Amino acid sequence: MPPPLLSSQKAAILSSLNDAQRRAVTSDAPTVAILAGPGSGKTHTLTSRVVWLVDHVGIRPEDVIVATFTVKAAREMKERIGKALGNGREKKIVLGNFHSIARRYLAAYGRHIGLNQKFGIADDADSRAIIKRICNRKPVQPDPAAVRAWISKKKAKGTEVDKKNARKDAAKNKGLQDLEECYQEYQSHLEKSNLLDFDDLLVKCVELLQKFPSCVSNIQTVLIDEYQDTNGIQYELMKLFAQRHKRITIVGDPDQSIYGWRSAEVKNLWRFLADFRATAEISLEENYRSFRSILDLSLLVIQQDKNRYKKMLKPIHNRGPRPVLRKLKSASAEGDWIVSEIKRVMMMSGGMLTNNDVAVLLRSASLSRHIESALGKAGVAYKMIGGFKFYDRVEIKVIIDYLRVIYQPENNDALGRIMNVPKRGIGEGTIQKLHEEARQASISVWALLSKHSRGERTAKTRIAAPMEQKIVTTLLRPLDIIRKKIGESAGPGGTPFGLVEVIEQLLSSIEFQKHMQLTYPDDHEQRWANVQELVSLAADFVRDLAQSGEDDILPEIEGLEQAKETEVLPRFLANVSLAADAQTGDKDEESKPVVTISTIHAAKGLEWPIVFVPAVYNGSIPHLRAEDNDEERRLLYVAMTRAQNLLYLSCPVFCSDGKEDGPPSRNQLSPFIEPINRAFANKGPCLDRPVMSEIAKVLGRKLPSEDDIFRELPTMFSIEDNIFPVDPEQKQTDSTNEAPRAAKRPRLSGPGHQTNGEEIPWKKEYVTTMEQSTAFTASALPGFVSASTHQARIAAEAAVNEALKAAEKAEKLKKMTASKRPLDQTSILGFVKTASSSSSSQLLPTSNKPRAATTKTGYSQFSFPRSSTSTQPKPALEPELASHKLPTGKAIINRPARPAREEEVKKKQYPAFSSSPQRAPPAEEELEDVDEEPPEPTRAAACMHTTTFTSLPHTGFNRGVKRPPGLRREGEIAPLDKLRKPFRPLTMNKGR
DNA sequence: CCAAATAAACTTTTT
DNA sequence: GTTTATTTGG
Repeated sequence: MPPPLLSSQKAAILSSLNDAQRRAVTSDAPTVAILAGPGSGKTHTLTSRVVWLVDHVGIRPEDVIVATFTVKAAREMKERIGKALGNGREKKIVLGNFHSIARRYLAAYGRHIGLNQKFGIADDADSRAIIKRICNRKPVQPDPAAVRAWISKKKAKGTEVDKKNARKDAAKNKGLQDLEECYQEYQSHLEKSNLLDFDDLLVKCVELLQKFPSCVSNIQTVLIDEYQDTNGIQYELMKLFAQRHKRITIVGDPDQSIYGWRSAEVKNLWRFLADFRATAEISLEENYRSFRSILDLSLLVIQQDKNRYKKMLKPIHNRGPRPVLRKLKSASAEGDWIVSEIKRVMMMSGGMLTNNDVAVLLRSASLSRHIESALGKAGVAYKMIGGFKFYDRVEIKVIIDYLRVIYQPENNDALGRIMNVPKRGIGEGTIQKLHEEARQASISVWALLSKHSRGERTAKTRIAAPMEQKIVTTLLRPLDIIRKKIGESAGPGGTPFGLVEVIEQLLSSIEFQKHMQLTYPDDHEQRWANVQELVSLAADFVRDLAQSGEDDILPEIEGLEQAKETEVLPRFLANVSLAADAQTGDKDEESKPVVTISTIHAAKGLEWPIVFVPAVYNGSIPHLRAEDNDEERRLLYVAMTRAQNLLYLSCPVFCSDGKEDGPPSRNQLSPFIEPINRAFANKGPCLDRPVMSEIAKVLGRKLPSEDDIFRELPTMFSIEDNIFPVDPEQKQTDSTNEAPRAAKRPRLSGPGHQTNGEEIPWKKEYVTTMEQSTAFTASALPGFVSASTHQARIAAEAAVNEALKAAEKAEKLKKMTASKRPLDQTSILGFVKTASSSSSSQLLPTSNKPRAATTKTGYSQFSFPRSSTSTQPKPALEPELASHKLPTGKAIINRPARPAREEEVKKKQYPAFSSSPQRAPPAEEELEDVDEEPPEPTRAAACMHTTTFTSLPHTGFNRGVKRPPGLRREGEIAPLDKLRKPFRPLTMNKGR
């Protein structure tokens, strides 16, 4: 009955895969663990495996569960599976992120475990508010945030709690008592309001599937994406999904585990391998994404973690330009520099690269301010992912809360928030009292008010007459009417009253537009436009629901009746809480190229040709409040490995905030970068023909002719990254002579005078004079400057290569075989055992100690301890850190069957650059830099003429950057533009 | 008891 | 800059 796969079809699937990927896709082991480094075609492999399982193995799509970690990943997965599978069969697959799948099962079968069918989802703000209230009630007021974290952790850990943990907890102080009490009260509050928080969705689903395995009796196979981010409860859920046939495929990369703070446990990988002994382990190590230089440096970062599972990254592409570590004076200068660099790249690519190809990745969303303002000032379109969400806007949250109250009158929290919005003369005190009274009477606030207004039960809380009047006419009655209409429309032959109508009637009955005007006189138009946008999002939602019909529905199971979700409103609300982000209109994406600003977390799994990672200073990454520095390092690793072609790290030297008079506080370069900072270029790379055509090759795009490119260059254009001083500290020369100018040196000593690899001092000197003139001078003497950078690069190259060679020697002895891992580290599980036995995976920077001696059996399976005992002063350049180079270089050469295209690349590359691959790097760089020179005199002249224009706002001095007017668009506003909105602070209320 | 105005503290990452 | 606690005036 499965359509026998035509051999041509089969071939088509397989031919797009490399050897390891093919093994992963076609494996018939019951459980498969795919260890997939960045850019290794993880998603492609997973989607191919789904297609394989459906089309070749013959599993019905509806018997497959694919769980991802984020909504975005789920969306993309669905799209790609859809393309590969065809016939819309992807809709039958149970596909989504864990929470939404869990919600689906609970909506269908939740009543079996006594769950109220009409449960709602308590989002972040909700649970925070609830816990806060509980804490305030307590005599000893515990910290709400801590309580919340504790509760969440407890739930996320899963039901398979280890007793030793319980014991430890019990042994601890009796603050635990309070925590437990808060937990209890919190749960009972949720229950009364008929809410489940995010963790509860998973917990309850586990409970459901434990008690009623038949719900998933149809499931043949389960696939999990981003496995390294699963937490305990998700692990259990995965096992329960697959409990019938125990066929599971997981894909993950321990190096990219960045959700430990959310109780994700890399441990789960080891747990998986221990639980399923027959697991086939497959490593995907070829990296198709990035230039080699990017991977080299990323590995130098991640390998600082001594306790990680060692894994290779085999670059497929050429070396490419060296990643940049740029120092800027301030955060706003950093933003301006990023803009200048984006523009330079765009221009030098002759339009081959657009804003869409650029991403700015941030440790925290709050860092976006300067970036946004710089982009806005320059009129560069951008969008922000992560951070502020559309649904987080006050005006939107109010509407959502109204909708929640409409759906669930017993949702006291939502009711409490909207009770006085728009103003009804009800103050904080009254609301609190009503809550309290309702709680004691064990009824909902809504019921309390309702009864009071009907005279059935007079509230003890004093409610003034005008107040009561308002409540009845503008709150109770309108919402009741809407509820009634919804109810009627649901019944047979009812008048259609859809979601959009609900919202529109709501808006008019509470006179929301008027409220906007009164409350936000400055920007009520903007906010009202946001509300309109919500309406259109709702319309889209309804349309999508009708279109994809079966979409959200679970397969029918014999002998088990599932509740059908017919109502639109609850699904919309669930979508709002779980998706946590408005679906971006696809039309918009294509029309206007926009730069992406994103948190690193939200950028996982994505890639861009050009990536900026600003603010790589201590305190930002690693973040001050981060408790796991290894995770912070992985975060940086994730950020760096998003880049395909050009990678820029940057760091403002001074904190931007401090007082004007006091000495500006200094930022310290991130400790992850500090030891290897010399491996970076100190300014943007030359973007000459060879570089650009290499990029074109990787991206599979066509590069415009050189003539075309230069014809388009504006006259005022600087082809180099020389608008900002390479060493901004030098500006500080006058009064505060903290640096006693020792670096000053005659400029003669510049080129060819590289002694100890320090940044070429002679260049600073004239750069300092005035930033405006910098561009002028530098471009007037193009050869000069380039020669110096050339020198610097060669010096840095040499340093790195020395380290690499040393590493090579050390490693050569150990492993002459072309094995992927160190010989002794045969399998992931092998690593697991040692890892857990050696140090209970308390990965701490204590790894400098000779741990090999202290640890016991099994340690020999590690490959690194030997080298780590040999202490070297510069840890970054320690041989073992660079060991990845070895296999990479060899692998490419040894590789027998590469696709024809790659073969060509190789042939072309080596003869052209160097005879010896090992020593190729400096030679390549040299070549590049020499080639970098040909700025014809005409161009230099052009630059000279125009420097006056270039010099406009680019000094690092513009403080207090005003909001860019460019983004304020009069007339119609595209949805995305609204989301953009950098100026108007989005006044989020994080729950009250 | 409510609303407006002023002073102080705060500021990861996401489902 | 922004949310929250406090004070003051209605």
